[in-house]
Amino acid sequence: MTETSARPSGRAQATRAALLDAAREVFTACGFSDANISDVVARAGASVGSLYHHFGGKADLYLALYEDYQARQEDRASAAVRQARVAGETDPVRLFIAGARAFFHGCWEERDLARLFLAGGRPPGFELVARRRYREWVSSNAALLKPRERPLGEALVLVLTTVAAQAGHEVAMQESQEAAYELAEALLELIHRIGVPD
Amino acid sequence: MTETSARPSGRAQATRAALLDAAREVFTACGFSDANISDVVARAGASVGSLYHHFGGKADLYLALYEDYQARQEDRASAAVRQARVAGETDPVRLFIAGARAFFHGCWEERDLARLFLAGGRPPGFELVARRRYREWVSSNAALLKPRERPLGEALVLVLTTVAAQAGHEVAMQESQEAAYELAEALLELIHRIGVPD
DNA sequence: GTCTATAGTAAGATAGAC
DNA sequence: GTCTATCTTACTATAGAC
Repeated sequence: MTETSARPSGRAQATRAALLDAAREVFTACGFSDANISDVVARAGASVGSLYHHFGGKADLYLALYEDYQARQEDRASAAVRQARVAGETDPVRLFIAGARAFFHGCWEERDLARLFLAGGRPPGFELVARRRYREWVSSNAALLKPRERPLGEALVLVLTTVAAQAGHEVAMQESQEAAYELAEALLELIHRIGVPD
Repeated sequence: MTETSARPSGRAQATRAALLDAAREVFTACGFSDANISDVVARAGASVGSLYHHFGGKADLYLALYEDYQARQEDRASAAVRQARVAGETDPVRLFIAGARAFFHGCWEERDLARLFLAGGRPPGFELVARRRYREWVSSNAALLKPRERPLGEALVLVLTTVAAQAGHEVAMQESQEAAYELAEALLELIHRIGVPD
């Protein structure tokens, strides 16, 4: 079977992956604006032209890292929610908490990236992408929490999403795993209290 | 009385103020990175050299706007808390809510600036300053809310501060005053629920 | 304190051979 | 798909007269 443009060769895929890996190392070490493309291609064992073949440029590379990270986080969360459902959980807030716990776990595991996206010196247009992602997250939480069925439901969804997001930031910034998990559990308990109706 | 370097002349102060006003207009219109210094000095009726005499540069001008805005917000909030105390309020959470309401009011009144600081293309080093400011806010809320006196108090302070901050962002992004105030009041009610012990 | 004119800066992006 | 070599672009920031 000959290679087609729709199915990139193994070599091309390897180059692309090497560039992403190198970008992760360089960006998480220096941040976006202080990093330069030559370091990335050097570490990837590739060339500038190759980078521009696979990606739109420096900013696009950064956004690719962001999208991949978000996809992994969403996978973790939705898998945890599914698992909780299988285990018989039906309370929306407890399902939300199961997802949030998995999300926190990912924040700590991939804290290099989480910290990168929190740090300054982001590419132009990043805030827009991040804001869109946040809105999507609010929407999917609204689907889970069914705010119509209780007063202040919309505001509650906003608050729970915000608290979870900020809690993720805090977890990623902790210095030890113990501190991170302790904080995470305290915040999850508060989320539970907030979510439980009077 | 002759002018001294410690007491800048009226002219100098006027130049400085004109530069700040012009910076506010230009930055809120284009954002930090898309704005250029020549537009600022042109609108201020000043010169590049004058700008560099009064400020360290483009980023410093932006940070000056940020500090002034934060100072006004803090003034609004602490004045509201003081007023509530004078009116006989002693419950920490209700005092916090009084401050938060004044803060939301400022977010809407000065939404041009609030949106600027939320938008992308910020100067290098801004995230650090913003993060420090946020920590200070958490601290002062901790002093107000006395978390030692209840379980999960530290996490509660974190959550209330986060919710208030994010709520401020949401308020600033609303399109109408009615929508902004409606949202603000809903979030304040939730803050009250969160803060009230079981 | 204010201004004009100058220049330094590098790093991201591109063209085109292989 | 991959690479090398070149470029160019607009600003910011500075120097120095008034």
